[in-house]
Amino acid sequence: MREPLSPQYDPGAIETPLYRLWEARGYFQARAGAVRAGRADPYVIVIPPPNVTAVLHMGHGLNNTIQDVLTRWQRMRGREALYLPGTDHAGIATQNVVERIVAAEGRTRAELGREAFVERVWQFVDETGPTILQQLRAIGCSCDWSRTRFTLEPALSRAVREVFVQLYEKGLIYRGNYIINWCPRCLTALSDEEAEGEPTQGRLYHLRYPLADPAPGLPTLPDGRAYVVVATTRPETMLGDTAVAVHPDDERYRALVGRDVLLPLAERRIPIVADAFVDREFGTGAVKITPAHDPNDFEMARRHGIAPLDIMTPEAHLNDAVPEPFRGLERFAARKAVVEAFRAAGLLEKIDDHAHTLPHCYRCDTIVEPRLSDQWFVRMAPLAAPALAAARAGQVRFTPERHARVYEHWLENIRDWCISRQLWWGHRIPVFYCGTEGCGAMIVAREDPTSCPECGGGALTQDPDVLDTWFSSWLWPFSTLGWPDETEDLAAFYPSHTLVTAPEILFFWVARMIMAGLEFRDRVPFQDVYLTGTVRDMEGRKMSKSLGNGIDPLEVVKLYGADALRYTVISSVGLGTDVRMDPNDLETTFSVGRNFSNKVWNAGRFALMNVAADEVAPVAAVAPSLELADRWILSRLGVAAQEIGRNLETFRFHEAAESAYHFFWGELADWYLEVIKPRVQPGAAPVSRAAAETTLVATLDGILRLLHPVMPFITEALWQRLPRVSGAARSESIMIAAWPEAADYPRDADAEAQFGELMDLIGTVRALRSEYGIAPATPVALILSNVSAALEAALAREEHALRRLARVGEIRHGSQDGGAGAHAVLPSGVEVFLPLAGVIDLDRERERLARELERLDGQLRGTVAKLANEQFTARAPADVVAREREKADSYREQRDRLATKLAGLS
RNA sequence: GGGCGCGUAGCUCAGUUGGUUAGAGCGCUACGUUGACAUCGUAGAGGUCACAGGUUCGAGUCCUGUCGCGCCCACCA
Repeated sequence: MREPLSPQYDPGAIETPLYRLWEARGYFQARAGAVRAGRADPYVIVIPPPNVTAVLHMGHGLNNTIQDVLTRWQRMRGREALYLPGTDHAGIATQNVVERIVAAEGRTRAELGREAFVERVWQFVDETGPTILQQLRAIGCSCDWSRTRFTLEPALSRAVREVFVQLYEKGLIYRGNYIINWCPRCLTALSDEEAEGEPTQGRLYHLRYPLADPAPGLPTLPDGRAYVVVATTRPETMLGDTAVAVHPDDERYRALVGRDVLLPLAERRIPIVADAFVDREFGTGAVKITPAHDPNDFEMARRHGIAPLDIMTPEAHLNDAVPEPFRGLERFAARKAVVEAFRAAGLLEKIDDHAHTLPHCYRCDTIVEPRLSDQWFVRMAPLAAPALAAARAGQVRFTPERHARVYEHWLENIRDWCISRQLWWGHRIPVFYCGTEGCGAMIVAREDPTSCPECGGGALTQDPDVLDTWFSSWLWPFSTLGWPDETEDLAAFYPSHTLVTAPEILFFWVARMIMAGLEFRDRVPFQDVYLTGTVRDMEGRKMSKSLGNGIDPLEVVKLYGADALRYTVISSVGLGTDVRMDPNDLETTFSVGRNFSNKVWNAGRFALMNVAADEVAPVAAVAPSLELADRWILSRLGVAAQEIGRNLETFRFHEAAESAYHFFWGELADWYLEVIKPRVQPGAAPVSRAAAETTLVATLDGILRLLHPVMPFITEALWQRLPRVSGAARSESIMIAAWPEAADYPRDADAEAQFGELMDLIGTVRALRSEYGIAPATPVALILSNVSAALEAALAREEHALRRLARVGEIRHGSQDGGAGAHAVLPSGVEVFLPLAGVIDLDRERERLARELERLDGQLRGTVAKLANEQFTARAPADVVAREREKADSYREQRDRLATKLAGLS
């Protein structure tokens, strides 16, 4: 006798042991050897590496569940599946976290010094690093933990260095003095992608710049000096102005080009230049040029040979290049001070409100300050071209497709990538500078040089900067497999197949991985990119730590189990649409998954309680004795297999989940289990019972396997306990059992038609019973006419189902007997009649119906009268009249239905 | 300023190339302790598919416009 299962599914009791079992048996491990030997097709998903500091949130829950569903599915299909896990060192993010910890200890990064600080970060990472990977286990992810990688581990650092050197040697990496996005809080450069635009309500300040010499035709100040007005959103930068620009064709200013302005406060002479970049329509048509603090100004100044003047410290305070009273002021304080000074001098024309978009640091949300500095860049155009071509040639497919256009647009307008960061946590830039007097050599090398190859000197200093985090992430699909060595893993598992990630990192990561894959491996790193939606709360806000509107997946696992979480998530993910979940009502949000888990559990429990034997015959062996219901459910299982497979193939997770759900609950549990109950009771006919048991076991076996990718734990728990099928080999785990194909369960059109007709009939009788208030315990007689061939066949075989499930007693064929009763017609035309004399109190029912009819009639008459009243129709608002008409129609309909019903009872 | 997406039941959403009577879960109503499951069962109510036009034998689905919501990109200071 098998151990009894609890009537309620208790996920906590089974999940951890099962996961341990899978892991211990090595099911998660992909075998490169098998692929290399041609014995298996690989299927590879590399995880989008979460930040080492990350704690699992619903976004991960969604993405990683999808990844695991795909992995488990392909594994069952016989592919050598590799789900490669790992984490990202997340340069700025991690450094910021540790800086905060250090600050809480009352110290600063600077006080600690570089070496000690980096040591501190490592300590932190070692302590907390594995957290999120541990959490992925809790939601059932079947990652190959033996291949876990970290972007800052030595092997991956080697890949990063190799790539840097190769690109440098190809001339695709260069160092230059340009305006970059600078975060004055993190004190580092950012790439364009790391500077996130946020709509901001700002001001547009109109400032008067007096001309250095008299100029006719311009407005003048009280002291007689002529002036031009420039408009700016950042008045504090005026102290760094080195010119004023106007459009060459602007009549208003044509005479001024070549003259000088006397820059207020700084009291410097700066030229007025003509540049076609200037927009005549904006502001006054005259623009101040601050080359060191604005990328456009920088370009313009360069065109005119004007040197930049840097007026800010890295912290965005004004430096010593500005006049005394402004020195040391923080940028926004400086803004106030400058505006006040202009006002005091009568040089402030006006201040307008001005809505614009300001770039913010994606890690700390500080307003980015454009800054002129020496940085390292990757020349992107040569890398973008192949990446664009690959997508256009269909080597990479995007789902949903629309993302392909966004990807292409970005690549078409690619800009160089600033990769140096003034941080301590990350891959150190492998560039060394010779300090020998008069040498100045720059050495870029795979190995740290000990002496200068130019002059032989040994005074080498390494570039203090580190590389952008994404400079290691973009190599992830091959750096994790051992590249630059030609390892067996690399040969077996590159390229991967499906990338599942959030659309937010399309540029940061996805596009760059495609570039790197093509550049260093000559092949795109994956065929399919599936971009998920965003998990939002009920107000449509993205779930985030700062808003406190997140859902902790582990809490859901604890409450309802990993399978409930996974099923809920999978069933709510429409193709590329956002997922909405209520953080304040986990019960409702996850009820679908929880209830379904329980249903699956109990159907399994039913089977285990009722199948007497430990072993059943295979379907083929009992084929002749299969009954209608048996043939029907096996045929329907084939349909489910087909739908689930097809939907997984096209990333239609919601539909796949729903197909499985509908089959399991709506067909297997609601109908098949109910119909076979008498056949598996003690005393049932042995042949019939054997057929039912075989079918039940076969059906459960099939649907459990179909459900396994989505609900790995519960399916394994039940599948392990399923009676054996004699003569059939069974794998030791459902994880590695074969995926059911539709062809395994041939369609049986007759069985479907016949059983379908029976379901219709049962449903109709139930509806009539309910409508006439027949007590559930009271049997009714049934008179059928115009019976279809299908129904006749069904009744010949499964009449007992009709009797039991619709509580039908006597069944007669022929026309109704003329007595009182309820009447209905099936879609197939079969006429159903239930004699009600003696079943319900006819007099009372007739009275009830008559009263109801009268009431309706009264309401209808009232409404009709109202509508006949011209005063009403002419004066009442149109929508009120319309509603009244609708009411009348509805009353009429109800009345007619009641009248028919009443006539049937007479 | 460009580009994209969304608007279907009270709520959250499906609806794949246009095709019977527009579906699901939750919620709601009535009835039900039938030995798998009350995290359940049976039945039911609830929809002008945002709005206005158009194409078509036929439109939730295709086209145009309007309104509302959201996202992405962009160097108008």
